[in-house]
Amino acid sequence: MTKRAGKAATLADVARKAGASTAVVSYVMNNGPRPVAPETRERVLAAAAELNYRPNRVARALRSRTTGVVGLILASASNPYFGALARHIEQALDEREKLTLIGNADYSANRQQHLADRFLAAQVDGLVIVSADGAADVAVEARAAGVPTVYVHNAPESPRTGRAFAVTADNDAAVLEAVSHLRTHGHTRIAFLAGPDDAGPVGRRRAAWETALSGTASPLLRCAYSRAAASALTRQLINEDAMPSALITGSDEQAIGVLAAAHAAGVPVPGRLAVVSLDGTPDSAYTAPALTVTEQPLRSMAQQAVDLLLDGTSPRPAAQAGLVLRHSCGCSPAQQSGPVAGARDRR
Amino acid sequence: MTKRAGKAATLADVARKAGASTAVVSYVMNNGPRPVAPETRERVLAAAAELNYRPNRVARALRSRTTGVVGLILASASNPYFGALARHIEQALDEREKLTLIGNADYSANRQQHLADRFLAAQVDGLVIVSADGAADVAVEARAAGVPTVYVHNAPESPRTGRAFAVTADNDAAVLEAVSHLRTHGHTRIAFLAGPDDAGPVGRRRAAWETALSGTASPLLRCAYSRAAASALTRQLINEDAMPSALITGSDEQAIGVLAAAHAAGVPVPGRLAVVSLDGTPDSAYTAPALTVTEQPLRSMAQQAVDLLLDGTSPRPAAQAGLVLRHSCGCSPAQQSGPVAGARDRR
DNA sequence: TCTCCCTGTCTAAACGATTAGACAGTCAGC
DNA sequence: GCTGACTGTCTAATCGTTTAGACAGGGAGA
Repeated sequence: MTKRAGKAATLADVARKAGASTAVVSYVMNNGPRPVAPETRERVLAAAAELNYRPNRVARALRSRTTGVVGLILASASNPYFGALARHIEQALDEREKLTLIGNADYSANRQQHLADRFLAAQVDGLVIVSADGAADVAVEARAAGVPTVYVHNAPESPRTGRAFAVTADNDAAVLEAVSHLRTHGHTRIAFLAGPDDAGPVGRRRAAWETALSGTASPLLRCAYSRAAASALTRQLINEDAMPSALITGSDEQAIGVLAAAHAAGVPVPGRLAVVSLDGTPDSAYTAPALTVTEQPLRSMAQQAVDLLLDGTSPRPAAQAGLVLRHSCGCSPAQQSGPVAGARDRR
Repeated sequence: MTKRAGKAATLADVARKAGASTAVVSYVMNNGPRPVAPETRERVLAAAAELNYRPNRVARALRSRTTGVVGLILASASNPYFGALARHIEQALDEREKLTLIGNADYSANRQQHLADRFLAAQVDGLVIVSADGAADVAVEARAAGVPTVYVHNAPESPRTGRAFAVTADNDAAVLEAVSHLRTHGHTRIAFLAGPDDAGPVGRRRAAWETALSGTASPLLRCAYSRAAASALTRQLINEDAMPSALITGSDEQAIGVLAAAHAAGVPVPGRLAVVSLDGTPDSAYTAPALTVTEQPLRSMAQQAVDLLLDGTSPRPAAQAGLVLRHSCGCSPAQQSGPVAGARDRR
């Protein structure tokens, strides 16, 4: 009855109260690896309940050399695309009874390295890395430490050896779909809004666009992956009267910034400017006008990454990015359903 | 040179190589608590570097009864308001050298309880709980285990005892500001879009609205905290011709849903419908039209929560929610700056 | 009756760090 | 020269689990 406040009950406390050894108590708590007589089991369970016993995962981790914790390093949690990916990864890990240690690298290779170090010191069972650019391969250390590592969204540049995988979407197919759809709307010159450099998946998207549009004098634009940067660029283009008539943005964040600036300047979308974005986050369904996007299969990518991390293999096929037609491309609102077309409540 | 792959170097390995005891190695690694001769320190450091020694935090945690890990339980990571809060909390913890274990309760009291249990088993040094409604007080267990707990955004209903704090924003002031601003635009009947019930901060906001608008026959609307729900409700109101002329939304998510549906139905905002939202997430600056909001001081709330958690007290004053004028309220685009007014790149 | 195997239990050795206690040597003050 | 205070180091206990090894008792099969 009297519960000593400062002290949590331990295995030994339970054993004492149940009149058994710590070994049997452990066998009961873990259902094994040795059998326990039903009557003893009852006594142990009763004692544990009475003492409000909660196994100390730290001690277990030390002994069994596995913590049940996975580290997740995000390029940036501010970007909803990465945020959504993180959510799905956390969920997939939770379903596998893993806890998620999260960290924000803020697009900095240094911070990414720093976080990886701290996570490895914390003895994580695995590392999931969502990086935006081809930063130095963090996984080499993880591999040296025998910690499996999976890259999501962006594969590291260095050749992988040992147990490090990457789950990426098919960027080429997404770009081709976007281009051919804009062509059905009559566009022949289609601009592309890329990131500040060509590292990472957006760089590959840009390359695919370049191939598809070669010889058409379609302009290449660049700005940081933020709404603010895209807005500023758009305002500038409008002022200089250099606005293209069709634009593919490398990320939703940029598309949303473009839309906001166009709206503020009274530039009609899609009338004067048709936009297709390549991420397809939930946000994209609620812009005005609603964005046409190629939706990245974030959930299935997350699922696959976790399978790869924990099993070394994934039973599920890689899902395809799919074109979701809304209004920013020029498709008529009438032929589409409401503003939530293509939006789902996730989780 | 030959690095044994499967095995990480331990304190004992370093001690052996340096010709010292594990105690001195520990003293060197932690700068204390006993002094070490400079020459010995050198030898130890050299050995550690050569073996690529990384202290095992799990072992340290077991012995020193502190893990350096804090658990963060989110009502929903899908909601950008909570997402932003989580980012700031993680950042504040990182600055204090703490790791963040994250979990998503998905608006379920059961899952919240489940996560708290798992985090406590993992021996977290503290718990930060961001819940949306007044669910049962999870902190009682944490307190029993001697783990400090802080609620952010929403205070638990049960009276707090022991070491459990809550950091909340001043909802009344925010609502009053929103109401009086809409009145300057000539509105007298101002609807309020609340959540499905009156639990949590949005419930308090609703109460403040009710007090301020009593006797004006301003309609109370309700829907779930999601864009989809708010969009559906808005479509319905438009179809039934029951749209109010001014609306305060309890959350940005709902406001964005309202805006999307209004845009799709051709209802002009703010012309036919003026909107003010009460969260003020970064998203709100990039809607069309840009949302006028009362901006919650998320960053300072996060900072304060972390101070409270780790120090039991916070030196910083509670920041106030501030009205950010954009266009959805009826303020003219001309008198405001671009679409990014009030938006900052965070972190 | 004598093995052999099973079941159920206990004892004790890990896991890798932290740190109190013991102790040897040095040096200052008397 | 003796005492006491430091300095620098080592030995070993400890944190709370897991689990291999030992062992007792009880059939089953010969």
